[in-house]
Amino acid sequence: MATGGVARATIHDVAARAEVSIKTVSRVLNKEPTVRNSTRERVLEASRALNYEPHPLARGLKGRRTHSIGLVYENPREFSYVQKALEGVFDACRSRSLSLLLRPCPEQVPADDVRQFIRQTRVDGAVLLAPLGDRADIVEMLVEMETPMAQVSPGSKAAGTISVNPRDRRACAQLTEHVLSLGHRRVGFIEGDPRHGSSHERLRGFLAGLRKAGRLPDKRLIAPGRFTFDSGKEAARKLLGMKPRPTAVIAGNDDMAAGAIVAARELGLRVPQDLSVVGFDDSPVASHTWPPLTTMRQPISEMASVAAICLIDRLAGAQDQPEHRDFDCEIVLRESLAAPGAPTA
Amino acid sequence: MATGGVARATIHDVAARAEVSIKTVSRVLNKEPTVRNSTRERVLEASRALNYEPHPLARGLKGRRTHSIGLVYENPREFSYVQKALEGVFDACRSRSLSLLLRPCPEQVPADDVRQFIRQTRVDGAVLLAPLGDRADIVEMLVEMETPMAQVSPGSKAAGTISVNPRDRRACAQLTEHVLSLGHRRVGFIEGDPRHGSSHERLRGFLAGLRKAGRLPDKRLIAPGRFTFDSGKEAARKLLGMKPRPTAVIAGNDDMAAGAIVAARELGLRVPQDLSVVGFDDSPVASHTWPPLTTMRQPISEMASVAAICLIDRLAGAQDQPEHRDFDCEIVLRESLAAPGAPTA
DNA sequence: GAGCGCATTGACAACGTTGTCATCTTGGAG
DNA sequence: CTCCAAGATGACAACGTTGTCAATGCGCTC
Repeated sequence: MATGGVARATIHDVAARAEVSIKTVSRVLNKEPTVRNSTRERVLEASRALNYEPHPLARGLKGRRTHSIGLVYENPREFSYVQKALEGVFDACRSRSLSLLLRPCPEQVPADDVRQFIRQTRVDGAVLLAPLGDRADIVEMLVEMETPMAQVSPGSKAAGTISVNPRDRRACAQLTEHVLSLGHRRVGFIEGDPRHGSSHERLRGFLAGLRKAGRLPDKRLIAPGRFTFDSGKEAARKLLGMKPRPTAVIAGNDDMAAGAIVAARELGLRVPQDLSVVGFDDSPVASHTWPPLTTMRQPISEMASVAAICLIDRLAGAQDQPEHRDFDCEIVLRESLAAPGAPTA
Repeated sequence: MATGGVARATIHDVAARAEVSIKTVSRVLNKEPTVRNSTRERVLEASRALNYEPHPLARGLKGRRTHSIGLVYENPREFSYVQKALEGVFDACRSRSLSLLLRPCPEQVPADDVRQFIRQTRVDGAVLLAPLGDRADIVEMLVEMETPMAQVSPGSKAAGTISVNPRDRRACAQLTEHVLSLGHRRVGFIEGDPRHGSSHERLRGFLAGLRKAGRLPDKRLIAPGRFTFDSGKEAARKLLGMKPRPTAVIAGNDDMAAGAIVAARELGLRVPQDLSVVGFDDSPVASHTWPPLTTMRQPISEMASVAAICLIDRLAGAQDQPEHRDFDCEIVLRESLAAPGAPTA
């Protein structure tokens, strides 16, 4: 095929065919308004005929914009949150015709690694997935480099920085109230990774839910976790070793809830008859466990997408957009939750 | 900080500081041999002092190489295979200092979308994850565009194209033999997505395993699937509806095996006492089910990494590397498999 | 001591765009 | 009919690097 990989059309070819200057072609393709309609048409037709694609490198070189943004996140080996967020950012980038460069990081990544990523790739902006938005050193470094950024689920909202958050506290309070309303009196809670702002918010929501139902929190019923399956399993083991045993456990996310189910099984407990288990996120794992998990749906990919779009629009010069946006969660009822001591299904 | 985002050092600054021409700086940084040692040292020191990073766009523009490769894959909404492969390709790119551009595709993506991706981003080469390496239209298109590629787990190995594969058939035969050796007489099989070469290989392995044990295959014990949890659940339901019921089910991957466990549970069957379930891949889900899955470990991220490295080395001019490489799998014994009618654990 | 070849270095163009600024049109007011 | 402002277009430099090719310096041979 003539238009194959060998000789590609450049802006000069298009200009020659349309009988205009290269600058006019550039104007048309960048949608600048000062072009006569008839000229625009001619250029567009020539461009189509030659199967022209602007060279992104040349464009970025002169234009001082790479037309790409970076996505920085901790490596998703363990939890599925990242995957959904990735989808959202991807969709955003595609809808705005930007490319996306990824930088998966190990836990405790040195801020300098992120700095190097930004410098090397020269991305126009960066999206930070939790918990990286809470890393003061990383955030300060980006501010210093004047790299615009958007944070997904940071613990605190800084002025001047775009952020999106689920209403973690409210959602977890609601979830807790629902569990209590079924008659559970001893409810355990498995905390998420303490480096995530969401972990603390969800714990506060749990406590608020207890309070609202007129119950006093019992510190021994709160076990630390790290958002991973294994940490959830371990925490659940600890909680289930107590006497009297809790009749329900609320986990800070679905992966830990799945771990809790397995821990219960290993002790010979039936879910939900002997123990109710509740998660958070509504990630795929929530519908793949047995029994499937009652959980709180968090619109992760939508949030991530909104964060990226805000960032991109700001890069394009948009002024009057909200900096912080909060998203509602929605309870999803499945079989892992029932009244305490309920009969076999 | 002086070296922040505002004014970055260019090759000219380095050249001035080292008192050489920009071309010499270029030579040093590209590790060309024809530079005196003392000069090289001076340049490197100046480069370090100025915190210099070559501008990748300028480099790609003139050098006609983008120093990036594309990774094309079907969207991972469902199975975890993609995630591991991604890790491998990432590691490869990082070790060779290339950037990686991703293109997630929907099922049945038109070859033209992939073409557009290549044209737009001008990646130097592309890695195709299964089942895209089996799409004749996509492969031909890449050949036509003279874009070097590497295929991960394609159904057939084309000359001139790099590919990596697990030894699916051998592995599945071994797995089948192991199941039979425990005394199972009726063993069901859930096929993977027919668009994946691996699906057919694994089925052939299953049949080979039966044959080797002197058993005749029963077509009714083979159910179609699509590598997803839901398809596995549905296929298992079908198999478990038969009389007499199979005492073991081998699924083409772990996600389907997880679905099979849930299907069994819904029918009130205990795993492994009433039904053994076996998966393939050893993905994270395999250790998160209850009971955890016996499965066949496939070195996905290693394979993907090797594929990417071969591609990158070929781009760099390497000649004498093997085109096709096969990888061994390893059986992982967990609690989902036991002898038929075994006593409660 | 002249000449030759190789190692080392530099000057300059080129890559394919966009930004700047100048020039040319066009239409309407006076 | 002239003039002017605004609209439309083009010429050219610039972005930061690498490729090409020429120039320089150095040691060695004869």
